[in-house]
Amino acid sequence: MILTTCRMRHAKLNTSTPCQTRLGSAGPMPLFCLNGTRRSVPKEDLFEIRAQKLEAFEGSGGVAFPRGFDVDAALGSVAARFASQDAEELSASAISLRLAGRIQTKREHGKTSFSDIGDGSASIQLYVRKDDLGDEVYDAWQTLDIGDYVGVEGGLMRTRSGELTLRIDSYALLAKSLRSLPEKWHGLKDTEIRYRKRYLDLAVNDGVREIFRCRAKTLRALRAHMDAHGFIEVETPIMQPQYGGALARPFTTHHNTLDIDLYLRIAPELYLKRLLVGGLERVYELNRNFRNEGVSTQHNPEFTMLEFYAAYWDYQGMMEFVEELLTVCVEAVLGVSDFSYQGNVVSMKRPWKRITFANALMEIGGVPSDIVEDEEAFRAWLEEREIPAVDLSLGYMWEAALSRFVQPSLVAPTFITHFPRDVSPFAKATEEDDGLVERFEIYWGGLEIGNGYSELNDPREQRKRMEAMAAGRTKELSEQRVDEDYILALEHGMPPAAGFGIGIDRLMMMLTDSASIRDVILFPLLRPKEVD
RNA sequence: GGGCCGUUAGCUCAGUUGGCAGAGCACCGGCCUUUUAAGCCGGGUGUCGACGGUUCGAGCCCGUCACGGCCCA
Repeated sequence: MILTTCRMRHAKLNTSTPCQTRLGSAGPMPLFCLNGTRRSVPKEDLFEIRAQKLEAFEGSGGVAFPRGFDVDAALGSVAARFASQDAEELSASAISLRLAGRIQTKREHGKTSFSDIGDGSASIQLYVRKDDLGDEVYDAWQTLDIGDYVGVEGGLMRTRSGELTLRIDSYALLAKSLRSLPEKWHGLKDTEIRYRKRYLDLAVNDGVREIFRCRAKTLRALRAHMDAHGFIEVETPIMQPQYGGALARPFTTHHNTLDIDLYLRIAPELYLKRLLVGGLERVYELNRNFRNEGVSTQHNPEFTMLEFYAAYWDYQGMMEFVEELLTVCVEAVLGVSDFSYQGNVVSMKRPWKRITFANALMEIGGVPSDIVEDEEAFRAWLEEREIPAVDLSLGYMWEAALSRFVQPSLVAPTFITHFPRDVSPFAKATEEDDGLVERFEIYWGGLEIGNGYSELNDPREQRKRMEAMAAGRTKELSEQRVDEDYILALEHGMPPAAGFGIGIDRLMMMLTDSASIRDVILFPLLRPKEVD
């Protein structure tokens, strides 16, 4: 049912009050000569013209920013509801509607005028006639600008060309726009303005709103699947006295009353696993993390992850679950199981490829089998290819080789398994090889999007790993201390468990075929600039 | 951090060999009662990212800086 019967009218419809005046009757600004030079003064400022209209409107008793307007339906539902009715049917049923939206276009045509208003769900054409509104109200309508919000009431019709149109009997200004919107035809292309003034990008570029609707839909699909499998959603601290759970540099902040420094979390991992100790056996958090590192098309200093833990699972069980989770999610969001990312088709068809890290290096990356486990030979091999490896242990060299020689070709969803222990401080070692851990990463379309493992729950081994990190050679590692509180928690006993984290921003890049992470983050971090 | 590219009207973009700053949309005035990138007539609204240099003369050439983009680290 579209029409409502009970209405609270907030904005008064403009049916007869002559409260808007036409501007500019003085004609072009005068020209004068100064030192023989022809100069025009003053500038006809677009903002100033609209500000004057606003002032005139309010000066004659108009309310430019009323409190609300009762609409019968969103424009999208009107379009859908009446899509199949032709001109005769609409005329016969004489449907009157109250609608609202932002003026997108104006096409004046003598004593009539056509406009399109849009509300985010769709747009609809308005037909305004001087003989319907009367001279004064019609003239007032003509002073409205593209970008203004209006509420209108009128009868549905179809024009000669068959377009669904509301022929209005009355209207109300709902909000004045003092600044002009970017051009309708080319839209807003300047990437800097698109990111800095996202509201303009959203307002004028079709498809941008769709990206963020897709993002919301994805989060709903992920939550639904987690909830349906016995996971509970939790929220753990973003401000942490000790950061950890990943290898990254943190942002720092300060609490005044307690007079302590705090870190913005780089990962929620160690708090989520404390919850396992406490008996919350399946937990997930949609978490914002902060890493004080560079920005690029694939990195924003704050980014979103879905991270979750399940007691009694190991990494194999987790791989099964994640494969199902993401397959279901993609189908729920896109409606299909194949999609295109930057020219490559990514198919979710199960089962996904699984390959060990070492085999990936040898079979895909072209690393000779006799040097894969030989630290010095591997270092020489990397440096021959101009990859600096002086300070790297074998595990980090593996990672460097993977990202350079293997990752770009991992288009179809692929699990890389069996990671080196020294790059995996929280993962449990494999039974067969103490130097490898039960860990996997997922690659889609050449991007790493997820990481999971069997959780290390032996507090003695965890302490050794943390001590090794604190003694690490890289800056990121050596700034981290042993998290005594976390070790203490483990000493009370943490069930065997598997955990997984997926980068939501990267997932959204995939699902929306976006080349840059900034295209899927509403307000990506940019260096501040003076407001112009 | 390095390399390359960009920054000209509100938006999208031209701008030749260094010689008066341009177009479309938007905007302003006039005409037009079913248009739809409506149309017709008239109007250019600008700190050419910033600062310095070369030159009789710089949007254009040189230098520095700012912001952004792409690639690399």
